[in-house]
Amino acid sequence: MGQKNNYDMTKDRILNEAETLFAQKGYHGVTVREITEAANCNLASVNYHFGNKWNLYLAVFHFRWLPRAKSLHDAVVKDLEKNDFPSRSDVVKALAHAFLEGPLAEEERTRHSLLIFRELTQPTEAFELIAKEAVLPLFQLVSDSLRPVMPAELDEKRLKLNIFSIFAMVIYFNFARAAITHITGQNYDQDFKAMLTEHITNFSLHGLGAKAEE
Amino acid sequence: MGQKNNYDMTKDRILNEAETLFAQKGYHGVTVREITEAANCNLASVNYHFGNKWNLYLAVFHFRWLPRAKSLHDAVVKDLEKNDFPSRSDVVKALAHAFLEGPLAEEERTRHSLLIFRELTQPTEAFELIAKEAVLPLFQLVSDSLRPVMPAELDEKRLKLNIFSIFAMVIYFNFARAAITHITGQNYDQDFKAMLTEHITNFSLHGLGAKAEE
DNA sequence: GTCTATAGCAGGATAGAC
DNA sequence: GTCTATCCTGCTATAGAC
Repeated sequence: MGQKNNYDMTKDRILNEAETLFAQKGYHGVTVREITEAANCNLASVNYHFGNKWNLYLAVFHFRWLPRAKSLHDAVVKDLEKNDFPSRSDVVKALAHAFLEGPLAEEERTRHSLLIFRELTQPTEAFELIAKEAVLPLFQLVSDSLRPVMPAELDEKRLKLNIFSIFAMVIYFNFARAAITHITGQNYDQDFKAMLTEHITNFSLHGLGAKAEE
Repeated sequence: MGQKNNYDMTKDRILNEAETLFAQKGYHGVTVREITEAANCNLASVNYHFGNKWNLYLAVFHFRWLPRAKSLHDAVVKDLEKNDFPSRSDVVKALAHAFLEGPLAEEERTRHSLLIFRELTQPTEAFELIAKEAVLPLFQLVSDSLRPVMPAELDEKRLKLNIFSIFAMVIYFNFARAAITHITGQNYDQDFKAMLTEHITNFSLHGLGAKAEE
Protein backbone atom coordinates (compact mmCIF):
# COMPACT_ATOMS: atom_id res chain seq x y z
CA MET A 1 0.00 0.00 0.00
CA GLY A 2 2.78 2.39 0.95
CA GLN A 3 4.49 1.18 -2.18
CA LYS A 4 1.41 1.77 -4.22
CA ASN A 5 1.50 5.42 -3.22
CA ASN A 6 5.01 5.82 -4.50
CA TYR A 7 4.07 3.96 -7.62
CA ASP A 8 1.16 6.26 -8.27
CA MET A 9 3.07 9.38 -7.47
CA THR A 10 5.97 8.70 -9.79
CA LYS A 11 3.66 7.61 -12.57
CA ASP A 12 1.57 10.71 -12.01
CA ARG A 13 4.51 13.07 -11.97
CA ILE A 14 5.74 11.58 -15.22
CA LEU A 15 2.32 12.03 -16.79
CA ASN A 16 2.14 15.63 -15.63
CA GLU A 17 5.52 16.64 -16.91
CA ALA A 18 5.10 14.65 -20.11
CA GLU A 19 1.86 16.42 -20.86
CA THR A 20 3.37 19.86 -20.38
CA LEU A 21 6.39 19.09 -22.49
CA PHE A 22 4.57 17.27 -25.29
CA ALA A 23 2.15 20.19 -25.49
CA GLN A 24 4.98 22.70 -25.66
CA LYS A 25 7.29 20.96 -28.10
CA GLY A 26 5.48 18.05 -29.71
CA TYR A 27 6.36 14.38 -29.54
CA HIS A 28 9.65 14.55 -31.40
CA GLY A 29 10.72 17.77 -29.74
CA VAL A 30 10.81 16.15 -26.30
CA THR A 31 13.23 13.57 -24.95
CA VAL A 32 12.58 11.01 -22.25
CA ARG A 33 15.51 12.46 -20.32
CA GLU A 34 13.84 15.85 -20.28
CA ILE A 35 10.63 14.34 -18.95
CA THR A 36 12.23 12.28 -16.21
CA GLU A 37 14.43 15.16 -15.12
CA ALA A 38 11.40 17.43 -14.86
CA ALA A 39 9.52 14.69 -13.01
CA ASN A 40 12.46 14.23 -10.68
CA CYS A 41 12.76 10.54 -11.27
CA ASN A 42 14.99 8.10 -13.02
CA LEU A 43 15.43 7.77 -16.75
CA ALA A 44 14.35 4.15 -16.62
CA SER A 45 11.02 4.80 -14.95
CA VAL A 46 9.31 5.77 -18.16
CA ASN A 47 10.05 2.36 -19.58
CA TYR A 48 9.08 0.69 -16.35
CA HIS A 49 5.70 2.41 -16.05
CA PHE A 50 4.76 2.87 -19.69
CA GLY A 51 6.88 0.47 -21.69
CA ASN A 52 8.22 3.09 -24.08
CA LYS A 53 8.03 6.74 -25.06
CA TRP A 54 5.15 6.30 -27.50
CA ASN A 55 2.94 4.56 -24.96
CA LEU A 56 3.61 7.41 -22.58
CA TYR A 57 2.35 9.81 -25.23
CA LEU A 58 -0.85 7.78 -25.61
CA ALA A 59 -1.21 7.56 -21.82
CA VAL A 60 -1.10 11.35 -21.62
CA PHE A 61 -4.19 11.51 -23.82
CA HIS A 62 -5.89 8.72 -21.97
CA PHE A 63 -5.26 9.82 -18.39
CA ARG A 64 -4.91 13.58 -18.74
CA TRP A 65 -6.46 14.91 -21.92
CA LEU A 66 -9.64 12.84 -21.96
CA PRO A 67 -10.69 13.56 -18.36
CA ARG A 68 -10.27 17.24 -19.04
CA ALA A 69 -12.29 16.98 -22.22
CA LYS A 70 -15.03 15.30 -20.19
CA SER A 71 -15.06 18.16 -17.70
CA LEU A 72 -15.51 20.59 -20.60
CA HIS A 73 -18.30 18.45 -21.99
CA ASP A 74 -20.00 18.36 -18.59
CA ALA A 75 -19.72 22.12 -18.25
CA VAL A 76 -21.55 22.55 -21.55
CA VAL A 77 -24.23 20.04 -20.57
CA LYS A 78 -24.80 21.69 -17.22
CA ASP A 79 -25.03 25.10 -18.86
CA LEU A 80 -27.57 23.83 -21.38
CA GLU A 81 -29.69 22.19 -18.70
CA LYS A 82 -30.45 25.59 -17.22
CA ASN A 83 -33.04 26.02 -19.95
CA ASP A 84 -35.67 23.50 -20.91
CA PHE A 85 -35.42 24.61 -24.52
CA PRO A 86 -32.04 26.26 -25.08
CA SER A 87 -32.02 28.87 -27.84
CA ARG A 88 -29.32 29.21 -30.49
CA SER A 89 -27.76 31.88 -28.39
CA ASP A 90 -27.78 29.62 -25.32
CA VAL A 91 -25.97 26.88 -27.22
CA VAL A 92 -23.26 29.13 -28.60
CA LYS A 93 -22.76 30.88 -25.31
CA ALA A 94 -22.44 27.57 -23.46
CA LEU A 95 -19.72 26.45 -25.84
CA ALA A 96 -17.77 29.68 -25.91
CA HIS A 97 -18.00 30.07 -22.18
CA ALA A 98 -16.84 26.52 -21.45
CA PHE A 99 -13.84 26.80 -23.73
CA LEU A 100 -12.74 30.32 -22.90
CA GLU A 101 -13.79 30.82 -19.32
CA GLY A 102 -14.82 27.32 -18.23
CA PRO A 103 -13.59 24.82 -15.63
CA LEU A 104 -10.01 24.75 -16.90
CA ALA A 105 -7.34 26.96 -15.44
CA GLU A 106 -5.56 29.24 -17.84
CA GLU A 107 -2.40 27.21 -18.30
CA GLU A 108 -4.39 23.99 -18.36
CA ARG A 109 -6.44 25.25 -21.27
CA THR A 110 -3.36 26.10 -23.26
CA ARG A 111 -1.88 22.67 -22.70
CA HIS A 112 -5.16 21.03 -23.61
CA SER A 113 -5.47 23.05 -26.80
CA LEU A 114 -1.92 22.56 -27.97
CA LEU A 115 -2.18 18.80 -27.60
CA ILE A 116 -5.26 18.55 -29.76
CA PHE A 117 -4.05 21.01 -32.40
CA ARG A 118 -1.11 18.81 -33.09
CA GLU A 119 -3.41 15.84 -33.48
CA LEU A 120 -5.87 17.75 -35.64
CA THR A 121 -3.23 18.80 -38.11
CA GLN A 122 -1.22 15.60 -37.97
CA PRO A 123 -3.41 12.81 -36.66
CA THR A 124 -1.81 9.80 -35.00
CA GLU A 125 -3.21 6.87 -33.09
CA ALA A 126 -4.13 9.31 -30.33
CA PHE A 127 -6.60 11.05 -32.60
CA GLU A 128 -8.66 7.89 -33.00
CA LEU A 129 -9.01 7.74 -29.25
CA ILE A 130 -10.02 11.33 -28.61
CA ALA A 131 -12.27 11.55 -31.65
CA LYS A 132 -14.30 8.60 -30.43
CA GLU A 133 -14.32 9.54 -26.76
CA ALA A 134 -14.56 13.32 -26.83
CA VAL A 135 -14.80 15.08 -30.19
CA LEU A 136 -17.70 13.14 -31.67
CA PRO A 137 -19.80 13.17 -28.47
CA LEU A 138 -19.41 16.94 -28.08
CA PHE A 139 -20.26 17.49 -31.71
CA GLN A 140 -23.32 15.32 -31.28
CA LEU A 141 -24.41 17.23 -28.20
CA VAL A 142 -24.26 20.55 -30.02
CA SER A 143 -25.95 19.07 -33.04
CA ASP A 144 -28.84 17.69 -30.97
CA SER A 145 -29.24 20.99 -29.16
CA LEU A 146 -29.31 23.10 -32.30
CA ARG A 147 -31.46 20.85 -34.47
CA PRO A 148 -34.82 21.78 -32.89
CA VAL A 149 -34.14 25.52 -33.02
CA MET A 150 -32.91 25.63 -36.61
CA PRO A 151 -35.21 25.75 -39.65
CA ALA A 152 -36.53 22.30 -40.52
CA GLU A 153 -35.53 22.75 -44.16
CA LEU A 154 -31.84 23.12 -43.22
CA ASP A 155 -30.24 19.86 -44.31
CA GLU A 156 -27.81 17.85 -42.16
CA LYS A 157 -24.78 18.85 -44.19
CA ARG A 158 -25.37 22.55 -43.69
CA LEU A 159 -26.22 22.14 -40.04
CA LYS A 160 -22.86 20.46 -39.59
CA LEU A 161 -21.06 23.30 -41.39
CA ASN A 162 -22.71 25.77 -39.04
CA ILE A 163 -21.52 23.82 -36.06
CA PHE A 164 -18.01 23.63 -37.46
CA SER A 165 -18.04 27.39 -37.83
CA ILE A 166 -18.87 27.87 -34.19
CA PHE A 167 -16.11 25.49 -33.19
CA ALA A 168 -13.82 27.26 -35.64
CA MET A 169 -14.07 30.47 -33.68
CA VAL A 170 -13.97 28.93 -30.24
CA ILE A 171 -10.91 26.94 -31.17
CA TYR A 172 -9.21 29.61 -33.23
CA PHE A 173 -9.31 32.19 -30.47
CA ASN A 174 -7.67 29.63 -28.23
CA PHE A 175 -4.91 28.48 -30.49
CA ALA A 176 -3.99 31.58 -32.44
CA ARG A 177 -3.12 33.48 -29.30
CA ALA A 178 0.38 34.11 -30.49
CA ALA A 179 -0.88 35.74 -33.65
CA ILE A 180 -3.69 37.63 -31.97
CA THR A 181 -1.44 39.01 -29.29
CA HIS A 182 1.09 39.92 -31.94
CA ILE A 183 -1.43 41.80 -34.07
CA THR A 184 -3.56 43.43 -31.40
CA GLY A 185 -1.04 43.72 -28.60
CA GLN A 186 -3.89 42.39 -26.46
CA ASN A 187 -3.21 40.00 -23.60
CA TYR A 188 -5.64 37.25 -22.69
CA ASP A 189 -6.80 38.69 -19.39
CA GLN A 190 -10.19 38.18 -17.77
CA ASP A 191 -11.76 41.16 -19.50
CA PHE A 192 -10.54 40.26 -22.94
CA LYS A 193 -11.83 36.70 -22.58
CA ALA A 194 -15.25 37.93 -21.52
CA MET A 195 -15.24 40.19 -24.56
CA LEU A 196 -14.29 37.23 -26.72
CA THR A 197 -17.14 35.11 -25.40
CA GLU A 198 -19.52 37.94 -26.14
CA HIS A 199 -18.05 38.48 -29.57
CA ILE A 200 -18.16 34.81 -30.55
CA THR A 201 -21.77 34.52 -29.46
CA ASN A 202 -22.70 37.64 -31.34
CA PHE A 203 -20.80 36.77 -34.49
CA SER A 204 -22.18 33.23 -34.51
CA LEU A 205 -25.71 34.57 -34.33
CA HIS A 206 -25.48 37.56 -36.66
CA GLY A 207 -22.17 37.46 -38.48
CA LEU A 208 -21.06 40.87 -39.65
CA GLY A 209 -24.69 41.90 -39.64
CA ALA A 210 -25.06 42.53 -43.34
CA LYS A 211 -28.74 43.33 -43.27
CA ALA A 212 -28.09 46.93 -44.24
CA GLU A 213 -26.43 46.18 -47.54
CA GLU A 214 -28.22 43.27 -49.13
CA MET B 1 27.24 29.28 -65.52
CA GLY B 2 26.69 25.61 -66.12
CA GLN B 3 27.77 25.19 -62.54
CA LYS B 4 25.35 27.79 -61.38
CA ASN B 5 22.51 25.72 -62.85
CA ASN B 6 23.51 22.71 -60.86
CA TYR B 7 23.90 24.87 -57.82
CA ASP B 8 20.43 26.28 -58.18
CA MET B 9 18.89 22.96 -58.95
CA THR B 10 20.29 21.17 -55.93
CA LYS B 11 19.47 24.04 -53.64
CA ASP B 12 15.97 24.14 -55.10
CA ARG B 13 15.39 20.44 -54.76
CA ILE B 14 16.47 20.57 -51.15
CA LEU B 15 14.09 23.45 -50.49
CA ASN B 16 11.23 21.60 -52.13
CA GLU B 17 11.68 18.38 -50.24
CA ALA B 18 12.43 20.16 -47.00
CA GLU B 19 9.20 22.11 -47.26
CA THR B 20 7.12 19.00 -47.83
CA LEU B 21 8.74 17.10 -45.00
CA PHE B 22 8.74 19.95 -42.48
CA ALA B 23 5.06 20.52 -43.24
CA GLN B 24 4.27 16.86 -42.76
CA LYS B 25 6.28 16.12 -39.65
CA GLY B 26 7.48 19.35 -38.12
CA TYR B 27 11.05 20.47 -37.59
CA HIS B 28 12.05 17.83 -35.06
CA GLY B 29 10.22 15.04 -36.84
CA VAL B 30 12.43 15.35 -39.91
CA THR B 31 16.09 14.44 -40.31
CA VAL B 32 18.59 15.98 -42.67
CA ARG B 33 19.26 12.52 -44.03
CA GLU B 34 15.60 12.15 -44.93
CA ILE B 35 15.62 15.46 -46.77
CA THR B 36 18.76 14.82 -48.77
CA GLU B 37 17.63 11.34 -49.69
CA ALA B 38 14.33 12.72 -50.97
CA ALA B 39 16.17 15.46 -52.83
CA ASN B 40 18.51 12.90 -54.31
CA CYS B 41 21.64 14.63 -53.16
CA ASN B 42 24.37 14.23 -50.65
CA LEU B 43 24.01 14.53 -46.92
CA ALA B 44 26.60 17.29 -46.78
CA SER B 45 24.81 19.55 -49.26
CA VAL B 46 22.42 20.90 -46.68
CA ASN B 47 25.34 22.20 -44.68
CA TYR B 48 27.04 23.47 -47.78
CA HIS B 49 24.04 25.41 -49.08
CA PHE B 50 22.34 26.46 -45.87
CA GLY B 51 24.92 26.15 -43.11
CA ASN B 52 22.76 23.98 -40.87
CA LYS B 53 19.36 22.41 -40.45
CA TRP B 54 17.79 25.39 -38.72
CA ASN B 55 18.81 27.82 -41.44
CA LEU B 56 17.26 25.47 -43.97
CA TYR B 57 14.01 25.66 -42.04
CA LEU B 58 14.12 29.46 -42.14
CA ALA B 59 15.00 29.39 -45.82
CA VAL B 60 11.90 27.32 -46.52
CA PHE B 61 9.77 30.14 -45.13
CA HIS B 62 11.75 32.77 -46.93
CA PHE B 63 11.95 31.21 -50.37
CA ARG B 64 8.85 29.05 -50.47
CA TRP B 65 6.24 30.07 -47.94
CA LEU B 66 6.46 33.84 -48.37
CA PRO B 67 6.17 33.90 -52.17
CA ARG B 68 3.11 31.71 -51.91
CA ALA B 69 1.62 33.97 -49.28
CA LYS B 70 2.20 36.90 -51.63
CA SER B 71 0.34 35.13 -54.42
CA LEU B 72 -2.60 34.62 -52.06
CA HIS B 73 -2.45 38.27 -51.08
CA ASP B 74 -2.41 39.31 -54.73
CA ALA B 75 -5.39 37.08 -55.49
CA VAL B 76 -7.38 38.83 -52.78
CA VAL B 77 -6.32 42.27 -54.01
CA LYS B 78 -7.24 41.47 -57.60
CA ASP B 79 -10.60 40.12 -56.52
CA LEU B 80 -11.34 43.24 -54.50
CA GLU B 81 -10.36 45.55 -57.36
CA LYS B 82 -13.25 44.23 -59.42
CA ASN B 83 -15.50 46.54 -57.42
CA ASP B 84 -14.84 50.19 -56.76
CA PHE B 85 -16.48 49.87 -53.38
CA PRO B 86 -16.40 46.24 -52.28
CA SER B 87 -19.23 45.24 -49.96
CA ARG B 88 -18.84 43.13 -46.83
CA SER B 89 -19.85 40.17 -48.85
CA ASP B 90 -17.24 40.94 -51.52
CA VAL B 91 -14.50 41.08 -48.92
CA VAL B 92 -15.41 37.81 -47.24
CA LYS B 93 -15.89 36.04 -50.54
CA ALA B 94 -12.52 37.24 -51.82
CA LEU B 95 -10.80 35.83 -48.74
CA ALA B 96 -12.61 32.53 -48.64
CA HIS B 97 -12.18 32.04 -52.36
CA ALA B 98 -8.46 32.78 -52.32
CA PHE B 99 -7.78 30.40 -49.46
CA LEU B 100 -10.03 27.55 -50.49
CA GLU B 101 -10.13 27.72 -54.26
CA GLY B 102 -7.43 30.25 -55.07
CA PRO B 103 -4.12 30.16 -56.95
CA LEU B 104 -2.62 27.35 -54.90
CA ALA B 105 -2.88 23.76 -56.00
CA GLU B 106 -4.51 21.38 -53.59
CA GLU B 107 -1.38 19.81 -52.15
CA GLU B 108 0.40 23.17 -52.11
CA ARG B 109 -2.34 24.63 -49.95
CA THR B 110 -2.05 21.84 -47.44
CA ARG B 111 1.70 22.29 -47.18
CA HIS B 112 1.29 26.03 -46.85
CA SER B 113 -1.31 25.68 -44.12
CA LEU B 114 0.54 23.07 -42.11
CA LEU B 115 3.67 25.18 -42.00
CA ILE B 116 1.91 28.20 -40.60
CA PHE B 117 -0.21 26.25 -38.11
CA ARG B 118 2.91 24.99 -36.46
CA GLU B 119 4.23 28.52 -36.23
CA LEU B 120 0.91 29.89 -34.98
CA THR B 121 0.74 27.45 -32.12
CA GLN B 122 4.44 27.39 -31.38
CA PRO B 123 6.07 30.51 -32.76
CA THR B 124 9.76 30.48 -33.58
CA GLU B 125 12.02 32.94 -35.36
CA ALA B 126 10.15 32.09 -38.56
CA PHE B 127 6.95 33.56 -37.18
CA GLU B 128 8.55 37.00 -36.83
CA LEU B 129 9.36 36.88 -40.51
CA ILE B 130 6.00 35.81 -41.84
CA ALA B 131 4.03 37.99 -39.44
CA LYS B 132 5.83 41.06 -40.69
CA GLU B 133 5.88 40.12 -44.36
CA ALA B 134 2.55 38.38 -44.86
CA VAL B 135 0.17 38.11 -41.91
CA LEU B 136 0.08 41.78 -40.90
CA PRO B 137 -0.22 43.12 -44.46
CA LEU B 138 -3.12 40.80 -45.26
CA PHE B 139 -4.84 41.70 -42.02
CA GLN B 140 -4.38 45.36 -42.85
CA LEU B 141 -5.82 44.88 -46.32
CA VAL B 142 -8.96 43.27 -44.97
CA SER B 143 -9.23 45.87 -42.25
CA ASP B 144 -8.97 48.74 -44.73
CA SER B 145 -11.54 47.13 -47.01
CA LEU B 146 -14.07 46.50 -44.28
CA ARG B 147 -13.72 49.77 -42.37
CA PRO B 148 -15.75 51.94 -44.80
CA VAL B 149 -18.60 49.44 -45.03
CA MET B 150 -18.96 48.82 -41.30
CA PRO B 151 -20.89 51.09 -38.92
CA ALA B 152 -18.81 54.10 -37.92
CA GLU B 153 -19.53 53.49 -34.24
CA LEU B 154 -17.85 50.08 -34.33
CA ASP B 155 -14.56 50.54 -32.49
CA GLU B 156 -11.19 49.28 -33.73
CA LYS B 157 -11.06 46.46 -31.19
CA ARG B 158 -14.35 44.98 -32.31
CA LEU B 159 -13.57 45.42 -35.98
CA LYS B 160 -10.43 43.38 -35.40
CA LEU B 161 -12.38 40.64 -33.64
CA ASN B 162 -14.71 40.46 -36.61
CA ILE B 163 -11.80 40.05 -38.97
CA PHE B 164 -10.27 37.38 -36.78
CA SER B 165 -13.55 35.50 -36.92
CA ILE B 166 -13.52 35.46 -40.69
CA PHE B 167 -9.94 34.24 -40.70
CA ALA B 168 -10.90 31.71 -38.06
CA MET B 169 -13.27 29.99 -40.43
CA VAL B 170 -11.14 30.26 -43.52
CA ILE B 171 -8.18 28.83 -41.65
CA TYR B 172 -10.09 26.28 -39.62
CA PHE B 173 -11.69 24.66 -42.63
CA ASN B 174 -8.23 24.29 -44.08
CA PHE B 175 -6.45 22.86 -41.11
CA ALA B 176 -9.09 20.72 -39.45
CA ARG B 177 -9.55 18.59 -42.53
CA ALA B 178 -8.66 15.44 -40.68
CA ALA B 179 -11.37 16.08 -38.10
CA ILE B 180 -13.95 17.27 -40.61
CA THR B 181 -13.43 14.29 -42.86
CA HIS B 182 -13.58 12.03 -39.83
CA ILE B 183 -16.87 13.48 -38.61
CA THR B 184 -18.66 14.09 -41.88
CA GLY B 185 -17.06 11.43 -44.04
CA GLN B 186 -16.81 14.26 -46.59
CA ASN B 187 -13.79 14.55 -48.88
CA TYR B 188 -12.41 17.91 -49.95
CA ASP B 189 -13.44 17.71 -53.58
CA GLN B 190 -14.26 20.63 -55.85
CA ASP B 191 -17.94 20.63 -54.95
CA PHE B 192 -17.36 20.53 -51.24
CA LYS B 193 -14.91 23.41 -51.41
CA ALA B 194 -17.35 25.53 -53.38
CA MET B 195 -19.96 24.75 -50.76
CA LEU B 196 -17.50 25.75 -48.06
CA THR B 197 -16.76 29.09 -49.71
CA GLU B 198 -20.48 29.75 -49.92
CA HIS B 199 -21.02 28.68 -46.34
CA ILE B 200 -18.19 30.80 -44.95
CA THR B 201 -19.43 33.85 -46.79
CA ASN B 202 -22.95 33.28 -45.61
CA PHE B 203 -22.03 32.53 -42.02
CA SER B 204 -19.72 35.54 -41.84
CA LEU B 205 -22.50 37.80 -43.01
CA HIS B 206 -25.44 36.37 -41.11
CA GLY B 207 -24.18 33.86 -38.57
CA LEU B 208 -26.80 31.31 -37.66
CA GLY B 209 -29.43 33.83 -38.68
CA ALA B 210 -31.04 34.27 -35.31
CA LYS B 211 -33.45 37.01 -36.31
CA ALA B 212 -36.39 34.68 -35.78
CA GLU B 213 -35.79 34.10 -32.10
CA GLU B 214 -34.47 37.31 -30.62
C1' DG C 1 9.79 0.18 -7.80
C1' DT C 2 13.95 2.60 -8.29
C1' DC C 3 18.47 3.11 -9.55
C1' DT C 4 23.21 2.88 -12.28
C1' DA C 5 25.48 1.55 -16.13
C1' DT C 6 25.70 0.69 -20.67
C1' DA C 7 24.45 -1.27 -25.09
C1' DG C 8 23.32 0.14 -29.55
C1' DC C 9 22.04 3.28 -32.72
C1' DA C 10 20.67 7.65 -35.18
C1' DG C 11 21.31 12.35 -35.39
C1' DG C 12 23.87 16.84 -37.04
C1' DA C 13 27.97 18.43 -38.54
C1' DT C 14 32.74 18.57 -40.62
C1' DA C 15 37.24 17.38 -43.00
C1' DG C 16 39.18 16.59 -47.04
C1' DA C 17 39.43 14.09 -51.65
C1' DC C 18 37.72 14.89 -56.12
C1' DG D 1 29.69 21.97 -55.72
C1' DT D 2 29.57 17.31 -54.63
C1' DC D 3 30.95 13.25 -52.45
C1' DT D 4 32.74 9.72 -48.80
C1' DA D 5 34.13 8.84 -44.46
C1' DT D 6 33.91 9.84 -39.89
C1' DC D 7 33.46 12.28 -35.43
C1' DC D 8 30.76 12.94 -31.56
C1' DT D 9 26.84 13.90 -29.19
C1' DG D 10 22.56 12.50 -27.41
C1' DC D 11 18.82 9.38 -27.94
C1' DT D 12 15.84 5.10 -26.54
C1' DA D 13 15.83 1.03 -24.34
C1' DT D 14 17.46 -2.73 -21.36
C1' DA D 15 20.12 -5.57 -17.97
C1' DG D 16 20.86 -6.21 -13.49
C1' DA D 17 22.07 -4.54 -8.60
C1' DC D 18 19.61 -2.89 -4.76
